[in-house]
Amino acid sequence: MSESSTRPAPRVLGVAIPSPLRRLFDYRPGGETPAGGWQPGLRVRVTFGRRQVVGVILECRDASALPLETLKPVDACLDDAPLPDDWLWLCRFTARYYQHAAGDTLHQAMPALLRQGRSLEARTRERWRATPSATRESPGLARAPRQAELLAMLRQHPHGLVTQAVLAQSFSRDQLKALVDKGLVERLEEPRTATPTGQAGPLLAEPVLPLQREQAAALAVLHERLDGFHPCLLHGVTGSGKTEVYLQLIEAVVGRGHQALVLVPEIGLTPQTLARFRSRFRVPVVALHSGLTDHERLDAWEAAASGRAPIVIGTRSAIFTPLARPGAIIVDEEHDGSFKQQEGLRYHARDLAVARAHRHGIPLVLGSATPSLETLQRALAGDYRHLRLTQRASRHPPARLELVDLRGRPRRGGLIPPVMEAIEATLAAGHQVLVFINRRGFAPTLACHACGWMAECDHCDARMTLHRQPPLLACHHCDRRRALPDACPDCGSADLRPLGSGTERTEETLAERFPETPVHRIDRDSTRRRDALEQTLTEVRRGAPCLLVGTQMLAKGHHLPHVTLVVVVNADAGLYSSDFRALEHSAQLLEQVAGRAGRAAHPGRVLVQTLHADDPNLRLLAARGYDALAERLLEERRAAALPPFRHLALLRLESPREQAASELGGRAAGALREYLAERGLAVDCLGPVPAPMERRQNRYHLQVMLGADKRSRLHEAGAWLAAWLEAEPAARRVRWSLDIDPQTLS
DNA sequence: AGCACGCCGACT
DNA sequence: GTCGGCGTGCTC
Repeated sequence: MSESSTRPAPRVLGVAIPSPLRRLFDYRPGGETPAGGWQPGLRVRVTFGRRQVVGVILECRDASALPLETLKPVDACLDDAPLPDDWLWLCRFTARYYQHAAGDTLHQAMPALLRQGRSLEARTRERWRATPSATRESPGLARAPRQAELLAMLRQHPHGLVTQAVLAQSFSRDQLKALVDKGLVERLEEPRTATPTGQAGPLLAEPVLPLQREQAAALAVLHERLDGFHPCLLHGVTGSGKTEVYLQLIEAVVGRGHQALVLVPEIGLTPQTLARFRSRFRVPVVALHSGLTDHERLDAWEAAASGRAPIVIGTRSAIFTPLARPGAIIVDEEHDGSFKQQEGLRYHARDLAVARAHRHGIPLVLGSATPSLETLQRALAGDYRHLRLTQRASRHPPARLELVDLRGRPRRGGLIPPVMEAIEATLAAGHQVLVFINRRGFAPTLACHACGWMAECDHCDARMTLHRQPPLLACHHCDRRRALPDACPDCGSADLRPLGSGTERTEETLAERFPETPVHRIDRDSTRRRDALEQTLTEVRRGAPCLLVGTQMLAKGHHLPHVTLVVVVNADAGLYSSDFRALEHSAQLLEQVAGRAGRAAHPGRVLVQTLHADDPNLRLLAARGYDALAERLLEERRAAALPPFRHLALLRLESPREQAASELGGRAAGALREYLAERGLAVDCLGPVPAPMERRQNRYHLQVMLGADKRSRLHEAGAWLAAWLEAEPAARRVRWSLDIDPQTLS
């Protein structure tokens, strides 16, 4: 601020505009000069083309490639002070690393209200007050008892209550809105005064849990390394107490007056997880979840940026939360696929966490029972400290996978007789059974027994899934739905039968076979209603014998202490896939599923049905666990020159017209090869080749793969390719994106 | 990406 | 006669 008087006023502002264009746009300073002078990080409202947009100043210069008099002045500066420095750095790093337009990156990383130009300083907060006309017996509330209660509560507070106070009494926003609509309550907006943290006295609200020897050792290592960039892999089997290590690390970080940022997978931010964090600490835990309103999100952002929020926990996008006093970053289940954004700005939150921790010079903890091969390799190479937790709190060794050969055995609902018997015995012993099946719906497809016809989607190269509730054919790759045909469209035969099993069919079979036992199905279809999953799980945790049938949703995180038998209906999906990561992901999933078994008093069994019981990888996983398989896979990756021993980037092209995509792909790849040869740049360029499942939603998908053993070379090639495409007129008629470090090749 | 301009088809 | 389809061009 003191330099503001000495900082010379720039003549040109390089502004990042929310658009896919990978360049800055130059404007002249205009409107009122901000108190601290023009500087990078200030948001400005500018006229861009014919519309008004919110941009961010990234450069202050005295010259432009364009004549100064042709530049438009900015219409207004929207901030008193620049947006947080660490946040700006991260956005610019992200844009550069992922070859994405800076303006779009900044835009996506900003809370919605900041994108819309709302001022950070003049934030308001809502207050709700009963109107004078609202009397005891207000009409229209006779059949709305909760609204009547809410109104009664508000009437006791003549100045009204803030939203948070209302919600804390478990009233809802909808109930407030209903009362406002009836004219019984009014909504007031008042300036927000920062609530001071004012935390004095003990940090902990409850005592820490006693640690096992390995946990204590890991924590001791972390405690010694609170200063400086210290990346480490907390490699702990399911149930070994990683969370308790996180909690005690956070205690140390917050105790020194710093902030901790915790990233969890998409489905990991459950009320249970949050409750565990919130009940431990006396300081606020800010959770960034999808249920927040725009106002709440901005508040959380501001609280983190100002340092008032000591603990921030959130999913992928939470990596873009600014921190005033960063002290540690924790990424739980670091191998989880949801950390990678799969469209638009294709960033990986775990990788950005590494970059960010490095930049801040703070410790980074990547936690997993089944670390990604990328992270594991770095730990084995000594780049990351490798902290292992091998002991489970329950003292039972992790359940081993028992392979069950499917060949030549009759299946009902996907399950063969010996497995059915094991389920029966488990239920008879008063325990619970989890049946894991990787396909939702009734059956993967509908087939004609007379001619072999199968129901296919008109818009995708895929079979349509048969559903029973409601009965229809649905494509899981687009939103196409069709009524069930009465007869085969090819030969007219009426002998149409479901082929294979999905969750609905297995549920039905089990319900028939075990009529006395409740069967809970858990998949995207059954849990569409909010809280449906939590309700079912609460019921299951009561412990009565039951059957759980579900997809991946069930595999991760949830504590199911009464499950002692886990059945995997088919383990073969990832075994012979063209995607080089399929086996890694499959093994992670199997290990996670197995981790659901026998967490309480009883040891568990995991039965894995497979048509490939002799497969060496599957046998290694069953006999010696994920770590052993992961080491073998790493050797294979090294030999095949694949990640993490080589760096990849994927140019994805898609168009309704196949020719447009393949022509552009061919010309882009050709131009790139020429450039690589000219520069003598050691980068491979493969393709264009059709993507797996070339036609999706009636669009053709192609890809060009780049590979390099040095990141800098890959980066140079990618940057050149993006620039070439942006300058290419034909590229405007084809949707394209550059995926750096692609997670899947499909 | 937006958003305009512009040039051809089926409607009141 | 015009409403509207999406090709093409531009954004400091």
